[in-house]
Amino acid sequence: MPTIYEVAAAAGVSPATVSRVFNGANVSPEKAEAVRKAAKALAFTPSRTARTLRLQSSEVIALVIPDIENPFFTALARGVEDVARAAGYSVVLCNTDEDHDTELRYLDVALSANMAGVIIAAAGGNSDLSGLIARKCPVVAVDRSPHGVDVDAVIVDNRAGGRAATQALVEQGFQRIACITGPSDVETATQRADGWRDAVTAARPTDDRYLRYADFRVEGGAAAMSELLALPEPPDAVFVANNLMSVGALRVLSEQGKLPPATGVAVFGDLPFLPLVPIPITVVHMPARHLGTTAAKLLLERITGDDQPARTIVLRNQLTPVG
Amino acid sequence: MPTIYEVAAAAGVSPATVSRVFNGANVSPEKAEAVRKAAKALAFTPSRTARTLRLQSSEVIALVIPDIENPFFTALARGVEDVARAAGYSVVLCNTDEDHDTELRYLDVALSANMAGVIIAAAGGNSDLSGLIARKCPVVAVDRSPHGVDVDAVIVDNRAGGRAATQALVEQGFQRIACITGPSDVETATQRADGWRDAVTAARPTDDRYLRYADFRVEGGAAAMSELLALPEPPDAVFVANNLMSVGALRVLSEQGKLPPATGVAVFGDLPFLPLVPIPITVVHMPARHLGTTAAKLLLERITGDDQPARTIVLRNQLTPVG
DNA sequence: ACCCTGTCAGAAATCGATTTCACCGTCAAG
DNA sequence: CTTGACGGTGAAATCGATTTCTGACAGGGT
Repeated sequence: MPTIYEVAAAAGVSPATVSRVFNGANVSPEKAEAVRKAAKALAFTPSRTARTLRLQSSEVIALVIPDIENPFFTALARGVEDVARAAGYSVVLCNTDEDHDTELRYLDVALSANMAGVIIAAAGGNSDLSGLIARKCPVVAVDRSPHGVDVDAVIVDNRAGGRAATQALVEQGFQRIACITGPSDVETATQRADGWRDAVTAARPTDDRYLRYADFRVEGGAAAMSELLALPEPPDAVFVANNLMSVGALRVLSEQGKLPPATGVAVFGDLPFLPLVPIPITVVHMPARHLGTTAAKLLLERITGDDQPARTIVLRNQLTPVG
Repeated sequence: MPTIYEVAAAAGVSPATVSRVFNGANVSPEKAEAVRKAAKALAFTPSRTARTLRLQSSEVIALVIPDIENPFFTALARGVEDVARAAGYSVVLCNTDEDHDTELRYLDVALSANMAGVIIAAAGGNSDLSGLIARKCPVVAVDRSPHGVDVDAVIVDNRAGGRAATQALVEQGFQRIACITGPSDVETATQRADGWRDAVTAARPTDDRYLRYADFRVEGGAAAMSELLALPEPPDAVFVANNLMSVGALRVLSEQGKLPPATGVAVFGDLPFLPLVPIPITVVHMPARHLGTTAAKLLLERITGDDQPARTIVLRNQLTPVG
């Protein structure tokens, strides 16, 4: 790798002048030309490492997500990337696998690599953002707003979404509506369950036998669905609180020959394959990409020095009724 | 951010000693203890930026993929990540969106950020890896092996897979078997089409009206399927060369009431939702995660100084017949 | 003729960690 | 008692780009 010194020598100027050429400072046209020629001849690329060390910050933002294989998070990542790239930033994706230690390690990396900022969909409920905050590293929470920390957040109205989805099942005439939600220490999970409870209690007293906490994953959804169907008085409908669990739940329903419309199903989150298969399911659409773009914009504002108090932005999610 | 100098001052030693404590060199127990205490008190984390500059290499590997929203590539990414993390490396995911300029930019970043190596699923056919190679940056190609460059590669036998899938359709008794493949400048696309041609010509002369080059994306698959169905003598079966295009193709078939078994469908790549919906499709399973782990292992070998001639590893992909 | 302003460019300090080099003891072998 | 080896330590050089400081020179106003 050629350095700025070699370019300077080749062009007959000082390293300072080379740096100025690349950063748009005042340099005479002849020297600028000489530098550019020398740089091209040597295939010179300035070292980002050295630049980052000197400037104490880089044009890289970290996106920390719990599951890279969940289409919701990849769509979100696309949103972040689109905005970030347009602003000249690179995005590095960090997959925590819902594990707090891994998450902490990545946050540490973000700090020690002088990254410009962090967008985080926290693993579990109580992520430790104190390190970032103590060092004034810009942070935006997305999808899940971490417990008790005062940072910008971009979320959806989980309770309203859960309520709307469940309400749709009520209106379709189902009597015993179950709920499969995520881990009880994840806010999005409990809030969606709260929405379910809202809609159900309006009709009849809530029965917590019909509420299952699973893990936001395919297998968890399948297991919960099996349990529910094994109840003495099994539910005739189910509200599933995320996309992956609904895949598991539908698989179990399919195995038992109880796919919709035999059973009512409402899902929080998108199922990309739904247009393919004519299963009547109520879907609460998640604006995944929009969550990403919004979070990225917020973060860029913080990076460029905005320091008003933390904001929380709540995006709407749209209900697509059975179809 | 506290530095090694502040820790040294707090512990009453020199910065060199602090460094030695963190890197396992010989230091007397008392001083080591003092350093550790000071470091903890200051919440010191060594700057990776400075470390990377000094060592001229970092424990980060770049994974460059064309489409982060394709489950195949995210599964591959998981594989890479698992191996890399176990070896103490972080993985940064770079999404090129099938765009050569974006790809080139990321490769440049990898170099100038002193990354340890690159795993690349090249966008299009002729990616420019010359910069990496000239600078001896370890590279492994995965899924797609770039045209004419001599680097390690981990691929599947695309032609054999395409042949097997098409053969299955032949055996199911279909007469006019079409093929929807990817861009003609992507090797995986042409090889899978070659496999299709192998199997079809064995039965009857190949008819290139039944061959469509699309874009490896959902909408491309849908458009190609529509065209095929509009032919005077439409095909009665189709081999689709990747997962996303098959979603588009199936959507069109569904709209026209021609879903399997009315039409024969064989797909190269996995469809996660298939267990859910009882559509009889022949699937050529892609060992996505395994591709990732294998590529990562190869790269790690190169990083640790292995410089035997470039190898190409061909993984098997398994056929799951209609079911 | 004098001063002031402004442009251009080089020397050198800086960012924070690693590592070579040099030095001091201490202990064992000769 | 000398010599050598070795463990422990600090001073200082190093990685490559940025930026401050400083000086040289040109042009405009009085």
